Amino acid sequence: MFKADAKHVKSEQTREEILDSALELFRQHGFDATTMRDIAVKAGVALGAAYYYFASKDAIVQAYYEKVQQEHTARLRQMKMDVLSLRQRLAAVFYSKLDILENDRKLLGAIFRYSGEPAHPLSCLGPGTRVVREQSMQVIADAVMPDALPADLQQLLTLGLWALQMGVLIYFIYDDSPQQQRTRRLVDGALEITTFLLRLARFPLLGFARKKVLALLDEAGLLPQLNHALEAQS
Amino acid sequence: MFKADAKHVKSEQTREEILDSALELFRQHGFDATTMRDIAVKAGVALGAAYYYFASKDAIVQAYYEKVQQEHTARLRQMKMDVLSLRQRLAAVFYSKLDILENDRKLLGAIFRYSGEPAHPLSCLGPGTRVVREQSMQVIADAVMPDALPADLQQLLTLGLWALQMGVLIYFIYDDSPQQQRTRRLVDGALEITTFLLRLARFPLLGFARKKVLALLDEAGLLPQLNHALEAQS
DNA sequence: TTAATAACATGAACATGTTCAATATTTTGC
DNA sequence: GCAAAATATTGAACATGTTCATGTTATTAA
Repeated sequence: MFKADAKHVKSEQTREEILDSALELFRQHGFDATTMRDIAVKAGVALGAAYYYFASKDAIVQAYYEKVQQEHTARLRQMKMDVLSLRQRLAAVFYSKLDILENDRKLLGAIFRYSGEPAHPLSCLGPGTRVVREQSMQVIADAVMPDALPADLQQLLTLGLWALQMGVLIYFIYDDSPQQQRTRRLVDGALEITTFLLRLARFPLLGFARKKVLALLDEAGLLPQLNHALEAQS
Repeated sequence: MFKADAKHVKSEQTREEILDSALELFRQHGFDATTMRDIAVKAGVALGAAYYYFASKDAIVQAYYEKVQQEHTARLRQMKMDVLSLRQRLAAVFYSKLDILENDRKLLGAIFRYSGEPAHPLSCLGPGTRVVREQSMQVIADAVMPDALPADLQQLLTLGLWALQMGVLIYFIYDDSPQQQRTRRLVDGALEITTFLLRLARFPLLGFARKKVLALLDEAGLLPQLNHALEAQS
């Protein structure tokens, strides 16, 4: 058993070594300028070893993003959300994500590279990335939940905020303002409007719109595992 | 002068030959399975010639998309929009785009490949694709305009619909329902909701939200050339 | 017409992501 | 402890997008 663990640890160490070397080189010289051979040399392994642990060069960035998502989940778990308002909780979600990604905006581009190719294992909307996608939705769902909104609103809000987060990340990548302050301001403004509209959502006419939107998204198959998330409450 | 024209025509013919050959091969075997060598052979030119006319393999798809946008603009220009309602006009915009792209959904993926790389000349959100992007916005602006909505709503609606169109295209790529009926239904539903919300937009509370949203987008620098488009009216 | 310039075209060479057959190492079952 | 199986590692070979020095053809200026 010790040996099995040691083995796993060893293997994991090699993987980490490759991943860390790759990220350092990516940050230093950029993704394109870094070759797989550079990565292998820096990690002290053969070229083939890199491909034993990662299916492709892009897959390394995907692995990075999975670590980012872990970190995001972890950071929010250790925050005391119960004393915060919905808006504050959501701000925490968005801000912490930006904090984590702050120095790796260029790396992020690779995440979106296959968004238009359903069959690609790294498509950020495809089945190959389902786990990390659900995880990032869960973070949002957890921030929404304490307010005990009507179920439909909760679903809508979670999905909408997830989409907003995607958009914010794109904006973030393109944001060349110092410290990406514009992105932060965009988040602030978007959340203010979101919570404002949420207050309006009680009105009957908007309630009608809500139902319409939900029905549409449902028909389009765009709210799958959210039920799952909501069931997790009970 | 004749000679100059003939020259241009000849050059243009070679370019077309390469483009057409490429598209035929892409459709037949897929983008990845088609090599630049295949394309050159089929077009009857040397490998280098393909690169004389197109900066990269992806640039061929971009050229295709520019033709698509031309076609989209042309189709809508020759429709009699004046007898249609806003919703019908928008449906025409969305449907005709889907019609044009119907058999090339797989090709479309390449368009989004660099959406997360601001510096890439083919980034669908970057400066390198500004012309075609503005053209596609103009198509929408033209469909919105006849209703003579308040200026802020007009801007908001145009930008929102453009974003919707982007989303619809992504959904379209992933849609494996027969004839992509689901995408069509999504468009129908989205437009129904859009026009419904538009009717609500007169209410003072939503008018407040409108202002907020517009201010936010403006601060984020997300409504640049729309003013341009609106000025073109006068 | 002719020389000079620009536009077009060539294909070998290159760079690099990826594959794979071969080898080494570790774990497992006995 | 040992053979078999599973796991890990190697680096040469490959495929293909891209570059570029060189050549060819067309245009321009005189």
